[in-house]
Amino acid sequence: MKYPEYKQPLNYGQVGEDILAWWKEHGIFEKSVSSREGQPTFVFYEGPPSANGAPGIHHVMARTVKDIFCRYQTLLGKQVPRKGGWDTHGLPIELQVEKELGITKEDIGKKITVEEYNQRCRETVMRFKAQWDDLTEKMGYWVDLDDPYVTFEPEYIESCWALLKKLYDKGLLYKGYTIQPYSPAAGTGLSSHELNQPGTYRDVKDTTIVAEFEVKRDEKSEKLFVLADGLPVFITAWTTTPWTLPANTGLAVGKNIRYAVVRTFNPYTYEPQVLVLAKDLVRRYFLYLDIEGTGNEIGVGSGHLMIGAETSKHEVNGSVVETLNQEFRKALVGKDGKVLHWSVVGEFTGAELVGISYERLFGSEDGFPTFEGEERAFRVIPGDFVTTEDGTGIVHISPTFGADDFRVAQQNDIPALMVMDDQGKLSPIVDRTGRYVAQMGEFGSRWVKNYDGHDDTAADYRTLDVDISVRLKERSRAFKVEKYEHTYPHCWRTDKPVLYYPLDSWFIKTTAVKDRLIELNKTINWKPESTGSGRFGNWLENLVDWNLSRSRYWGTPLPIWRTQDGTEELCIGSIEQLKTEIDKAVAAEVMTHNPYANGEKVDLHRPYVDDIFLVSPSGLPMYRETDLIDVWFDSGAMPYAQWHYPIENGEKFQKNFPADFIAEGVDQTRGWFFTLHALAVMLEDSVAFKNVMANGLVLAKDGQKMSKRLGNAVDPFATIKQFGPDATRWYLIANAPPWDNLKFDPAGVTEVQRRFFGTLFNTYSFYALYANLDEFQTREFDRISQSDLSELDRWILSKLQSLIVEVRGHLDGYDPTKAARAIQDFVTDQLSNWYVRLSRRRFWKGELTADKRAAYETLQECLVVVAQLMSPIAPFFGEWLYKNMTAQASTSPPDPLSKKEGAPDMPQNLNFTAGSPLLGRGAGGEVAGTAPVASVHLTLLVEADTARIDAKLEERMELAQRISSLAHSLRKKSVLKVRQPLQRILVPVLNDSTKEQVGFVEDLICAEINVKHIEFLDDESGVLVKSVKPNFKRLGQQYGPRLKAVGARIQQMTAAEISKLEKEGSLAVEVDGQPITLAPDDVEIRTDDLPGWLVATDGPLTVALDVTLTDELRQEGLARELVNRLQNLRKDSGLEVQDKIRVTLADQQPELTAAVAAFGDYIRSETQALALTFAADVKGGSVLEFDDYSVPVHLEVATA
RNA sequence: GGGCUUGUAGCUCAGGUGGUUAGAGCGCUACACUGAUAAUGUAGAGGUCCGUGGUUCGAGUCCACGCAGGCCCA
Repeated sequence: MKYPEYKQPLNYGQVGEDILAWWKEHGIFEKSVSSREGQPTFVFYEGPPSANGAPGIHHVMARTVKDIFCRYQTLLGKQVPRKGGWDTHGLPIELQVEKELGITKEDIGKKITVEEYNQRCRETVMRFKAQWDDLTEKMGYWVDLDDPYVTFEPEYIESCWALLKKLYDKGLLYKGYTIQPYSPAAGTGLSSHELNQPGTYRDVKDTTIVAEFEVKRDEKSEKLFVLADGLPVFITAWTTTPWTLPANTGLAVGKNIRYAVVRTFNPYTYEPQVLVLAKDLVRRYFLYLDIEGTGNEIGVGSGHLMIGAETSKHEVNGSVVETLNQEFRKALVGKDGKVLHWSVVGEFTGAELVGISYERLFGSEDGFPTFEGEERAFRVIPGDFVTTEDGTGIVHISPTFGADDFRVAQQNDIPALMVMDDQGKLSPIVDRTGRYVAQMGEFGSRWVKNYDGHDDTAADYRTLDVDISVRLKERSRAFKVEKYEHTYPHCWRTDKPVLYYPLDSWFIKTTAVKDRLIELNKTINWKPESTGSGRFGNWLENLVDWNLSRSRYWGTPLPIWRTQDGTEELCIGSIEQLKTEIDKAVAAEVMTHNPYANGEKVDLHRPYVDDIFLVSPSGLPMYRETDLIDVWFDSGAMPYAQWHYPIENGEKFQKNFPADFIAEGVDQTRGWFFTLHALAVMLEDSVAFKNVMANGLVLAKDGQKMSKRLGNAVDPFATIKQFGPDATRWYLIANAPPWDNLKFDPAGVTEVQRRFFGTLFNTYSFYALYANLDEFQTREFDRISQSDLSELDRWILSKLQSLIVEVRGHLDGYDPTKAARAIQDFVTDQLSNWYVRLSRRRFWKGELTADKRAAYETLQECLVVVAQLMSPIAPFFGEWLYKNMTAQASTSPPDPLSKKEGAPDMPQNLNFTAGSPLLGRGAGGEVAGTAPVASVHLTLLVEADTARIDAKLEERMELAQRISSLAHSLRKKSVLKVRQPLQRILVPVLNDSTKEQVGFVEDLICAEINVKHIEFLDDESGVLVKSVKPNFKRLGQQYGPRLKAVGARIQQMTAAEISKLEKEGSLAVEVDGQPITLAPDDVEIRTDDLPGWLVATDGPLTVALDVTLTDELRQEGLARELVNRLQNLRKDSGLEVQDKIRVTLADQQPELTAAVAAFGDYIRSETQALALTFAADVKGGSVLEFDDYSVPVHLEVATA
């Protein structure tokens, strides 16, 4: 059987399709898992995609990453089960359905039943499943599509319930509140979706206050008081909702913002005070007056005193200065007749203010209620949302009425101001109708906004905001009160202002395990590392409890039933338990019958679970809490729920937990990565994954985000069809590390295809062509021994072993990009462009000698190993190459030496591990009862045979490559074509080892650049001119600041000095009048000039070319020309490579005749000419064009 | 606004622990080669290494502050 030969160009898309069909036919994916039965498991978790949209090219990226490492671990012999999954719940699906039906959330349960709605969601969510499955196959992503986990299935939901119950039993699931937009007039919370309706944000004029909070004098605040000269110190904060001030429990500053301490007077009471506010905002509240117009500014009065005053503005030194008209000067004079000067007396950063305590604004001594945790309240804390855009650069915090406030308060252990309501339940100071609770002292029962329909244009109408402002002014606690126009959200149904209000929510108490989350995160190998320590680490550091509640319909329902008063509750952990509880409820006549009594299929979705009522221990009915849970819980629960654990399959779960590896987009950091981690830590006190790759985005080639709207989205199907899956995958991986964003340019895929796959294909074709001609058979044993290989063979095999080490290292370290680039460089630069190019003659010359066999075996091994190494990244082409390389071999007679089962003996000189790549007999290829299947994906990856790595050999081959390159360059400069042989090149060498190294590869160099020999020039020759270059690294460490002078001195070294330094090992010189001693290591000696020769240099290497032409050289050049022309003629005439010819030349040119006389044998052997004769007259032939003349020629195929 | 991240040739990217002349591929130009040929070789053009300060004898590399793009969070 022969190696398959192909016409160019290869259709890579077709290769993908053919291999895919072959995989399917032989169940290769299944075998890649089943053949590893009993081996260690490599656990991989598939992050479930949602099939409600078409897959994009970025999915190919993410899945390529996943696939690479799963295939790689399989090659290492591990078993890698890959269960697929689908994420099926969540808001995007609901919104999609609502859009398609033309309804809103409000209509659910009215225009459409919940049952119908959810049915619609169920259908929608799998709409693109077929497309996804198709892409999965075509891109070569191996994942089990037949038995995926689906998050809407009852078993999956049941597992989620069981996990929730575990958390509940640990006390980690609790009911609390979050701050959400709320419409008191409508009595309902509003979603962000509703808030984004047009017209909800309107301009309104509200009373705003800059309030003053009096600082308590203690150790932390002493630094303020030392500046205050006995005056009270206040921190200022601005609010557009003064009604929230009585609920204030904290003040937030920006850590890096600078704050000024200002000595001034209260504008309403004229009491002297010291205020703190952001330095950048001082000018907003204090005027700089230039009374005399001199440009000398003095701070006078507080700004708002001048409201209505007539001032004129002009510029002084680039800043606007307001000048007060004379008659208003009096207004600035206080009661005691003094001018109200102000001045900045100090400055601090926000960080320096954190921890300072202050007095409550409306305290219990004034009739306001005390509250729990009060002793922890009224502190300055850092807030990441604080700016100096408006206000004072300090933000008033009321945890019950702001989402930021709530979060930052929780992080800093600031309590919320909550009071007991009639039923003994804790409640905020505003009730659900929008009015203060009765306990609020003088403001008790007041409406916070006009929710009761008062005529707010009436003269006696006073808002709560105004009354609070008045009270603060009286108490010298208001610095500035003014009407301010701003936009504020309004309820789209009632037109009344929205409040940010605490609404019930269920939480998982992730903060209880915060330290453990952080600790275990440090054991996870993140790629890139910064995502783990930065984005994820910071997120953990600022962790708040996980809000589970969603007021939605299509999702996993919260399995908690409660009595009306909330005093009794039950968390259900299984369908079995639910049935039991229903039976109890039926017995207590809370339900009429058990809907599941007769084994009916259980659907745990709404509305069915909402119709189940349970009975409490005290006999009261219990109703399900209507919330659904966050869909992220669904996906975070997949390590457990995919096996229906903990209901069953405990062993299976244990075996597959935690994951060795997961990979998703970096946008999942706070999504899936977090929920996996959080649940694993809380449930198992373990990480959920040991290695994780967060890949970046795939952008359009101009760096823009891909979007259908812009029309720059890349269609993955078209791409794969056009370029084939391998080039697509290779490009995605090799072009940039997966964690960087990738600019997807189809031209780049073309380049990969041409340069890498094209070169590799050419190399294979070359091999196949000649191996078939020679009927070369791969032999697993009795190969040419290492010592009989040529220098070049041993070199490329050494490089190959180095490549194995390198690729394994990169893949072990989860860096596929470096692996791909290493393979690419090996194939294009080393294998194709050096090994094959220099070995070409060995393949097509003569009989199948030992040397020729060595060349075949070497190239064969390289190609097979490359097929294996590339197969995780380019699974189809790797398979294609492997099959082509081994199909022929697998038909050879059984190897008599390999008698051990499953582990053929390897010849000693090759030292392959079991599952030799040479014959396609991977371990696992032998599935019981079937013939061996030669799939590269079933083999075991070769181990590098480090004994075959020869660093010296690799080094001297690099010398050969560089010397050849320099010689080519010199030929170019001298206009001497390579076909013209030259006598010698000159290479100066400064040490024997270089001389020896180059000597080994002299033949290669001579052949490559067509010279007769290399002449080494050493010191003995006396023609070397040495120059010297300072070794700055060494000198810098030694001489530091004097380096420049020393360097200059070294560059002036004379030949005598250089030689002295070399001979004596040191040289004393003088620099700036000071003696120093130079060592040989302080300088780099090179010979980059040969007087009288044209030289080329590359670093320390220098080459000169002897361009003298003798008659003999000329004749040989002519012979080569002739060979070349004849070869062209052969090719143009359509001759086969092995055809023999007879040649007749016109006897016209004496030079040519002389050349043929001298080199006839050479010409005949090169052109496979049986005869090469001259005739006076040549008819019916072609004409060979030489440089200076034309020669008629007749060529015929020799039949005998 | 905060966190993370990226910024090097026209394009895509390399540039351990600081070392003076910053590289590769593609593309472009010229020449050569012609039994791997839609390949290959040699040479050339092409750089304020995002900016500004700082540390240092020396900064693409370290530090600070910015600018621009991206992601996540607000």
